[in-house]
Amino acid sequence: MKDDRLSAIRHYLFEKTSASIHEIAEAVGASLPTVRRDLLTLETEGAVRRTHGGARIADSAGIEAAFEVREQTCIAAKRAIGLAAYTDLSPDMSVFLDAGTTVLQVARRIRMNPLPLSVFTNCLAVAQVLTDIRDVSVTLLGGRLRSRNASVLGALAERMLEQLWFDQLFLGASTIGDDGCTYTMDEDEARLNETMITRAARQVTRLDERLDLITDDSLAAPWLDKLAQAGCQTRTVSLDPEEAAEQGEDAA
Amino acid sequence: MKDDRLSAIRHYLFEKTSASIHEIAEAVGASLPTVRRDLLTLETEGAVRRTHGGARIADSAGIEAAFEVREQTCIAAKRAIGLAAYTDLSPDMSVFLDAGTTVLQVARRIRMNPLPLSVFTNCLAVAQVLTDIRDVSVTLLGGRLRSRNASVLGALAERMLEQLWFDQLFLGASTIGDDGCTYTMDEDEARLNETMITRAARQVTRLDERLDLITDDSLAAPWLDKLAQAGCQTRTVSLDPEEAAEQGEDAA
DNA sequence: CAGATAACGATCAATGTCAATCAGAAATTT
DNA sequence: AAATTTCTGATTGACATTGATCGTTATCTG
Repeated sequence: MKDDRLSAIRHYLFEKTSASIHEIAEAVGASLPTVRRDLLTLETEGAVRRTHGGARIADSAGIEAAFEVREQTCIAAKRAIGLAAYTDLSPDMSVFLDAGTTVLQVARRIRMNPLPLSVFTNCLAVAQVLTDIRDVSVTLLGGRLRSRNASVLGALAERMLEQLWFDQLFLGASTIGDDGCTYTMDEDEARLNETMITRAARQVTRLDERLDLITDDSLAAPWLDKLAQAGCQTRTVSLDPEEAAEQGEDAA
Repeated sequence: MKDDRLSAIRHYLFEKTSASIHEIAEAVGASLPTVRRDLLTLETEGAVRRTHGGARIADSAGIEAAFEVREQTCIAAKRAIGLAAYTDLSPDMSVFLDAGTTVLQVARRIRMNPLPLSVFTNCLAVAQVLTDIRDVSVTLLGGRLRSRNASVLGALAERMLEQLWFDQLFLGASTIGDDGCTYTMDEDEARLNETMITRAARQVTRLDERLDLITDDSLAAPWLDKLAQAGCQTRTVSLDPEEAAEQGEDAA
């Protein structure tokens, strides 16, 4: 399928930064002319920059590709977490969805089986997923745009958050650190998350058993204290064996 | 019977993200033409996005789809207006971009030829276009999400706007009424625009000669007064003959 | 500077997919 | 119970996509 191939080429180029036509053709299992055509379409989309004998990833497309890659890592675990979180929802609740690929799965689940909700979020991707759903009103936090995870941050966001109140907060594991424990939380994000917790009547943070990198993250310890102090109960979702198997090294 | 199959296809696509027609047909136990018909209905509902050989889940059906149809009407005029507005920009300005397809062209122009800017907007599409551009900081207004034009509205947005200040305001013609003069402004949007004007040091509203529907719109008169009172100068951009010709009946 | 090599673009045959029509089956209505 | 409506499945022609080939152009090297 063409769409899958385009996506594969983009992800491959994101990994390698640049590659030759032959390399791409072998990677995606297509012929050379097809790869050329695909690179043409990707170039018109602005995703890649074509060179003689190969192609490079476009600078502007890097963030987007990185987001897609992060979204696909541990996808089964994230979906399972999303389902578990979804079951906690009741009609006419007001919930806050944090920015992150794991929480995004909760949003997708809501889109799949809608129920009347008041949703607050600081993530543009979450807002997009939840647009145009009956009985789901979405309120987006304002603030400085952070392209890395399509979220808003900053003093404006915190001030706006202080005017809100919600029944339940879904603080994604990505906030603490997922996708290979390379994620370091910045100051603004930490403060915003702190404010979130103060505004939530009940906090739920789900920790997958395989995301044990919390112990690796120096920022995790104070957060765990904060969450425990706020009365957070950590739960574990179990993955089906084949789902866990097909993830393999993603745990990293 | 049919509803069950539609639901099954939706769930299957939700799990797999994308799948081929054959795959879906086998999964739900139906023939290929039936699957095609089902995908057609699901596409009109906005649940899936059909591709050649298969279909994908519609992640952000609302924003892009709602915009794309309107974005193509009077595209040449909007581009010309966007270029004219772009020339008014100077480095290190702080500007506000309103929600609308015309203003979106200004954002696209900025992305093509970036310059250091502080951009404020209440439009998710504008924010997306301007993400990850060097020296362009984007601040998004918060508030209740309005799916029609991917913007935020409401008291929260107004309150946030009152904390901001910008040199120049691009209040799109779409705010007053474009795309066939069927657009009626709602109360929240009117109040938000009013607040915008009070926060702008200089307001620029561009009116295309062909968008004469202002005289048809009862809401236009008070707005014109307001704009004139604020010192707005209305200008006209001239379209190249062929560009005007290729638009034809779009004027409506 | 010139030859050689590789890549690019275009064209063509082949495969697969899409859309529309038609016949049959199932469900609902009368 | 009969008839109408709706839905399903198959077929056909049109279209898109893919892969191979060829002529041209660009790049590399001696």
